[in-house]
Amino acid sequence: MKYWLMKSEPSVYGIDDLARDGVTGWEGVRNYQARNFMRDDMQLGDLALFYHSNANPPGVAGIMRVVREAYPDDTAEDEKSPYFDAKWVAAGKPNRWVRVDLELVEKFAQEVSLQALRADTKLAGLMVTRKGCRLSIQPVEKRHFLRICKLGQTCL
DNA sequence: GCCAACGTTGGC
DNA sequence: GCCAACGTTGGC
Repeated sequence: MKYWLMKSEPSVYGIDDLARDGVTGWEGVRNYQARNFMRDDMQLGDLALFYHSNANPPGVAGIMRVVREAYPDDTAEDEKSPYFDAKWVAAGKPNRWVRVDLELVEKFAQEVSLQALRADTKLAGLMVTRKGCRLSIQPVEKRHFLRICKLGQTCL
């Protein structure tokens, strides 16, 4: 069992959208490193922190679980999608992007802000607290994951 | 809106 | 293969 952090802008898709949907396909990841984590390392049952980026304030809003392992992200081949991989498709190359399906486990009673993550000495070294870190899917150490759950006042 | 970080693209 | 230009991410 592995632990992850996954970013999404709440103005695009936030935790309340996931609460409404129950399960969602994590589409639109267009970065090789993030894709490789999904494709190679993410397994059924893994838990992930739902991180709100570009938010006021940015922070962790809850917990998700992987309910389907990596499969093709067909938004890359959909010209109507904002995630359409136009140049790649025009070149006749096969779809290179994948997504996983996630279900909501719990929305935190209290969102844990980036500021709070940085202020917690037990979270030293957490990737998302590093200045300028743009990776949208990140592995998280178990002890860090559990600590963040505690800060979010969940019973997990 | 600004800007730092950093990934991608394309000329050579 | 180098590297400058450009585009995107994301905090502030």
